Amino acid sequence: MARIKTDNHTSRREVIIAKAALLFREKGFKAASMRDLAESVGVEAASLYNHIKSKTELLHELCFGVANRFMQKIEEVEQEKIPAAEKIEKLLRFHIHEMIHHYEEVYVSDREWKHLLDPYLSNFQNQRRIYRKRLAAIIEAGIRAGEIEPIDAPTAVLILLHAVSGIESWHRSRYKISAEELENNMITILVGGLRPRK
Amino acid sequence: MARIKTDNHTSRREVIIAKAALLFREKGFKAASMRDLAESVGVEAASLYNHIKSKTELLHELCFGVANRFMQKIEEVEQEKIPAAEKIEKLLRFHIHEMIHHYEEVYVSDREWKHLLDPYLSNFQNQRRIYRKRLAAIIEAGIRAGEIEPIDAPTAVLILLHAVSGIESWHRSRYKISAEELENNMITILVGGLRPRK
DNA sequence: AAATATCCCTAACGTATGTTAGTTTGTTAT
DNA sequence: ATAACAAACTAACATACGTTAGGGATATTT
Repeated sequence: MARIKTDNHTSRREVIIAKAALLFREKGFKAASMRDLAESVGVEAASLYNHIKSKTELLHELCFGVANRFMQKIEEVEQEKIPAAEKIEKLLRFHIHEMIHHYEEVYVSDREWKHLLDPYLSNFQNQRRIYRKRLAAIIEAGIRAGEIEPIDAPTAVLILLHAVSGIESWHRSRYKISAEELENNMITILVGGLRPRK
Repeated sequence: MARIKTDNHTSRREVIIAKAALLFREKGFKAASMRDLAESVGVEAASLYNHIKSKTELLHELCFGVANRFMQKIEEVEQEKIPAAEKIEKLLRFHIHEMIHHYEEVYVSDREWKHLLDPYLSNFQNQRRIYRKRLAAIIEAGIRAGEIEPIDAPTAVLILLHAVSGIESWHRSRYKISAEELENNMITILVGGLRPRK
């Protein structure tokens, strides 16, 4: 009888969630079936329900896991006593790191949250809106301090966040530059784009 | 009996495709059902098949329609005798325009192409790869000419393209700045980010 | 070794989906 | 008015999906 393999520090539930992230990323939430997931875990579909409540619960877990990490980070950075431009760079680097090293979950959280169901859906959307507002606030502080070119802050936020999610293409591409190079190139272009013109 | 309304210059087929774009954008290709589409067109699901061959065909039509427009534009711009940096700006403005004014189709083409079936899927992926290579080539020419900061060109491409698709958030948001402002802000940040540092 | 709890299996359910067949209604041309 | 064509309808199909029920196997605890 097939059993889900785990080392002693990850529960079977976590194994399932991790595999779900992979599957949801490559097929999309709707197109990925529980039978697909079961196969990739090495078990029958019905068996999954000993560890999880529903397919949607997997999506919750992924989306809010990621969202919480970002929320925690921005709270941490907001309280540091450094120039706003540095806060932005710090957060940008965090986004890049997350996108590189927790690719599957971050990607799924970014693209598939639409399929959350409604108490969770609005909750997630709210969190996102708030996060972006806080990012914009830092940028506006940077503009007032003359560290950042005077532009529309929400637009800047939208560019930054979406630019980072371009790392998806890097993952998919065959001829990769190193992760460090990637990070530095992104920082150069994005932070450079924010810097004030003389 | 319900009939699909058309002015005399758009076929019923085109009406269906346009509604499909809307639906695929807001629900995703897999989650949008033919019955949903039928309802939004004002007709029974089976009736759609008098005008189209399959659900996937709708996706083809949308994806390749968009891809062809971009291909045509890059060929046009490549042959102009202007500095590389200007070519990039021109293409960037085209991307922004398309994303603003043909939002639904461009968005769908960008996010849902995964669900194309295989002769078309690889075809589409190839076109995309080629397009990006050509964009990268222009950037590299700009770097050699000293008009652009020396950075990894493929990374720059990935940032530019994904940043533009951030316009999605602009569409979704309630407090919109004007389309012109949006465009100029994006150009400021992105073109500014490419400009060489002194 | 026995008892209990955990995990997995087979079977099946109800529902939703894309699509086809065949028929009827509406429009256009003779 | 009537024939011919286009476009809609109803009914139904096969399939795929998420999920539940109930029983058997494996591991864990006593």
